[in-house]
Amino acid sequence: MIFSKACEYGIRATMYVSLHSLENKRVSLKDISREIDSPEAFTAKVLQQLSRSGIINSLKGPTGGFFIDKPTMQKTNLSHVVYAIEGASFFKGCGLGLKECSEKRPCPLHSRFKIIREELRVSLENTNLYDLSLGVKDGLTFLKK
Amino acid sequence: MIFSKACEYGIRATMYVSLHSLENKRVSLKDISREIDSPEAFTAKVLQQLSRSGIINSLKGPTGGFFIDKPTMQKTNLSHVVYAIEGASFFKGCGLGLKECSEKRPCPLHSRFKIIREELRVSLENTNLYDLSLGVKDGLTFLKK
DNA sequence: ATATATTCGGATAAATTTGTCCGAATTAAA
DNA sequence: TTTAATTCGGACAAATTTATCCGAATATAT
Repeated sequence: MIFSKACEYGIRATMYVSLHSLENKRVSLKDISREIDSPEAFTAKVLQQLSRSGIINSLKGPTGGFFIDKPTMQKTNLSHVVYAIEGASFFKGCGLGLKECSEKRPCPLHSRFKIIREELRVSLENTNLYDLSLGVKDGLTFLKK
Repeated sequence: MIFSKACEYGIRATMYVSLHSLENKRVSLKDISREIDSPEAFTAKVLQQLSRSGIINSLKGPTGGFFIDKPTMQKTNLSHVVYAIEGASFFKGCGLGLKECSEKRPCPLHSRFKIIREELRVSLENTNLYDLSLGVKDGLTFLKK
């Protein structure tokens, strides 16, 4: 639930790139997809999106690959990654798909979903790539399988 | 986000059926899809699923249609509806799509998502059709557009 | 009995998401 | 300057979800 496959791969890939950028190492598409266990060509598309969005950087040619500088890692939150892949609609819209759902004209689930949605948003907005990748580096969390 | 189209229609349809079952009226597929603004044939499939799952009842023939008895309305929560349409996986699984994500081997988002997931589950489990349909009946909430 | 209004069920089609392939562009190293 | 390793970009293919169509089964009313 929650995320599309593209977004799942995108977050995992971003995490992997971040992790290695901690040590100033670039990683190739091949490395990434092998290490996060994702389809290579499809992951390439997602990485392109992230690159165009300015979330990660890329360099062509031998010794090329993907990377993120530390300042970007620190100021980039998961919300940015999700936004880049899922689009703005992820954070908006009615849980039941109504076009005119609002405070003034709420769907039956509006009040309940509002709370949860908000929490999700806040949670994504308060989680930056740097902190997340430290968790992986320290062996507290995992990216594969 | 969150729900599939099938589930959105399913919940809205169930709400509409409940609403009219409050007054012991059966409603036809045609009425339902018109009033919740959903594609008729597709909604029929979803209603069939709900009917097979025992969440709503159906009767063929003229004056037939869909309905729910009040006891069922009271003891059926949204979680049941979602479960019937999205399946068990909706309440399980890793936010990043990892197969082996667990307390012992958590993905980087595990702890954050666990909380939100749990809240969603609890919220769905504590919301029954009867209470929801009263909200619609009283004009506090809406099902269309 | 017959006609009619309905749900049921299977086949199919359209749209979207997910995934693959391949050649072009770029860059570094030999 | 050639070769090789990489990302980039477009076209395509497969899978899934969403949506439609139509005839069969069923039940009601005339």
